[in-house]
Amino acid sequence: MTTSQSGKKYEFKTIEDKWQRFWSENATYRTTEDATKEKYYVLEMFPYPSGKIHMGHVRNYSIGDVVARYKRMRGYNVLHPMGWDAFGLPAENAAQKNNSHPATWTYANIDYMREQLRQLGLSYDWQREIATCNPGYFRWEQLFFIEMWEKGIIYQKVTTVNWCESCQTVLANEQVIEGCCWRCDQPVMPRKMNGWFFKITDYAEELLADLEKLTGWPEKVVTMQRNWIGKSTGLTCDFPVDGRDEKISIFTTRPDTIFGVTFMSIAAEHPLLDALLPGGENEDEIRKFIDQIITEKQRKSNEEEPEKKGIFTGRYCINPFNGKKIPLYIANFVLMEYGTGAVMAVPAHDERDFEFARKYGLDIIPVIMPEGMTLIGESLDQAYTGPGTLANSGDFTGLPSEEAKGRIIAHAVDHGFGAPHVTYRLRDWGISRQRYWGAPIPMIHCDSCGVQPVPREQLPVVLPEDVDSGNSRCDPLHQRPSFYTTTCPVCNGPARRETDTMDTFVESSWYFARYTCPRLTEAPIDRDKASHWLPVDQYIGGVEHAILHLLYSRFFTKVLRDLGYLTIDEPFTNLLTQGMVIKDGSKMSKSKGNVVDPHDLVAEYGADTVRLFSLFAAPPEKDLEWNAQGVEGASRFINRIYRFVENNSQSLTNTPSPGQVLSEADRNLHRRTHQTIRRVTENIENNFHFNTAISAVMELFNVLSNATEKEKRNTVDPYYVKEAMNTVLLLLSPMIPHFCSEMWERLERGSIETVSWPQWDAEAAAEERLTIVVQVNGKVRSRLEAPADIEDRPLIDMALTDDNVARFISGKEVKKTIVVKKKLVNIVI
RNA sequence: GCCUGGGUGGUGGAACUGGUAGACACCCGGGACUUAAAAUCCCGUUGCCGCAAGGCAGUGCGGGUUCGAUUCCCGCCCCAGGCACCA
Repeated sequence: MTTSQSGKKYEFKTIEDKWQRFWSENATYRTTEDATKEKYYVLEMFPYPSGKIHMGHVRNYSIGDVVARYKRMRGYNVLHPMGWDAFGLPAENAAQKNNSHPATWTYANIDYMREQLRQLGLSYDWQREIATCNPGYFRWEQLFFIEMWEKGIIYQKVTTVNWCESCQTVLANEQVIEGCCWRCDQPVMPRKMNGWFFKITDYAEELLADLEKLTGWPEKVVTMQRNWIGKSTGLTCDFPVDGRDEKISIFTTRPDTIFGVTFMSIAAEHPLLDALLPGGENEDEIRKFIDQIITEKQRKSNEEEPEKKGIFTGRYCINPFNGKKIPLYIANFVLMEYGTGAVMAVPAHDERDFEFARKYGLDIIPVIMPEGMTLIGESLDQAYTGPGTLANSGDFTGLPSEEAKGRIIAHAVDHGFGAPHVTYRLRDWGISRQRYWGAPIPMIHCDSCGVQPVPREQLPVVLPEDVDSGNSRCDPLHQRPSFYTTTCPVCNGPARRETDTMDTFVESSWYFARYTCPRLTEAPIDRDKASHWLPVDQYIGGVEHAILHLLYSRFFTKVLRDLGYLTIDEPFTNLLTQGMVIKDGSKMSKSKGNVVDPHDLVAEYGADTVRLFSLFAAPPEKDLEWNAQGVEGASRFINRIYRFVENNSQSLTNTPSPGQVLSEADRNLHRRTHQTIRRVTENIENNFHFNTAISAVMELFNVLSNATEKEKRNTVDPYYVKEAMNTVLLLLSPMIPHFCSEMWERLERGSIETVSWPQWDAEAAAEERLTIVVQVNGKVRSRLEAPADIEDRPLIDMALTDDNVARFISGKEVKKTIVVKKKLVNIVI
């Protein structure tokens, strides 16, 4: 067209401002329940309001927004909310630094980040926005706490907890990553402390079993959760201590090896030791050893396993199965927290026991023989842990190990010294945090009445705004007498409020339910609305939450169901875990200096370009390598479409209906248009592979611009040009909504929001002629153009007479020919 | 060590259910336009051989099944993530 505007670019700033204002003024994405449409709840993990959005957010929310916009176009009533995971330590640190209040910092960040999200053109229903630090939100969490406590799902205990010195607070097991704090990466120390626990272990079995239902989750996440829950089935069995009344209870998953027990190992912290050690031969030495082990255990190194060591207690146990007398050792590798804190040792069939036995010269007696082999204790160089046939096992000798397990458990039950037992690796969720900026635990300690919940009408328990003498505005609650001094709701006597606040993972465990009724003041959850919208149809976020947040949310869903608030068993039907955004091969981080600020990019290229690139560069589940030149490419593509619309506005707006007979050029473009609709739809429906969806649209656009090049004398009826152009805009509109809205308005004088996702016409999409590959002995030798419906025989004849094919088969006998319809012919010689 | 993924051009990535390997894009090279540059447009772009037609090799490595393997099977190597004395 006219060369003067050949390099013209669209004004993204004007266009994006215009449409963001339009969507906001018209409340385009406001959602209410609508019985006439199928509901679709798409949710992205809400952000911590750290200050400004980063590339991970851009990616996460771009993906979610495409899903939301796509589903709207497919006719769903889409719920797509956004909010803030607003409690947490960084707010306290910032407040300390600026001598202000955590709330001030947090709300300022929220305002700034909300604006940043708005500038990305994300289609949220902002009316439903929630911030978890708002008492209107966390008051309901306090109510849940009280109801859970009343139901016995919450308890207090003093245990060794994971203490992070730098955060000055306790961490849950899940929050310790390789011995370090999940947030600040500093080493975690053990510390004895009183704290509040959620009995997530009561739900262990259901959390495990329901993983089966999560067919819309990545297998990887399901596996990680299954391993985290760590169910083991086996036998608990009592081994009497020789000459004493005490019995040592052990748990084993290998009851079939019980005749191979040659010693016992017990944890250094085991309470029975206090009864067993006094009066022994070298008690002092043993005590010293115990102290040493306990200190070493506390120095949880995140490197290699410490060397196994132990000490003989001087006591013996009796194996109840064969009456054998076996020595009792204290061993550093036995965990007090798992099973019973004591294990039967079968060195022939357990690697740890083997190592220990070799070190201390203990017997190794094989009792499981692998197929066709006879193991001999002295000559073993490692434990045999596989299945086999029992040997040296009394009445059980000769049984296969799997069968023997059941028979041996039954024997223990019959004789009253054992029982079948299931144990889990999962521990209860410690939620006490010794911090200020969190939801206060709504409990009161009274010396005469014990622990009492805050009366419901007194909720919420809010954070104190005032400053106690000598304290800063965010010092923890246990340093604030004006907060904790109270009276007992039962006896009215002096009492002390609980000063721990809740783990911030509690807030994020139920926010998806609150979005269905965010402003409700009478109750935490509107049952009708919740059951209308839940479960979340598509949840999207980073894999880093595979265990923490996703397990807690599943747990909370079941608890809230049991408390009568929810009617679902699982919160998230489909889960998409998007990969990280990386640059120069590693995760973007300040310390690496490879951070790309979305703010700068949006300013330079516009939101649509940034969105398009982050969707195009990789499929959502894979890591995305940020590439500045790739962003240029995305921008270039949008501008090419823009110039096409500019240069062809005449023919794109005035399109008389075409005649009945389509020219070949018409049919080709029309076909390509419908093939593209099919490809894009399938790419989105199957697995949200927007990268291939976008490349399909790029191909269509390339075909479209080639087909209309005057120099090539291609004449396509404007009607099909317009069909292709409109299709390009509709298919891209979930990804680059501002641009497509603007172009659509120019061409169609209407709002693209009201247009449905295009349907493909299977007939139009069908190929007329195909390229058929001809192979000779599986190697490609030629390609043929043939009608799509060609029969096998004429196709084979065509193949055999092809020049190049003939060269390869000349003088040789054709043994057979294979025809794959619409694909290839293979001639075997 | 165990459990997941994954390994394809210079780069990001495509390839339905065993059937044209490298779509789409980035980079790069060449050209057009321009006084010049940018922008834009066109052509080329897995390697090797060849003027070309075409040929040979090629999806981490080694085997196998098959008319045909990136795809299925067996044995290795490497990378990423998760778990890690869980009895």
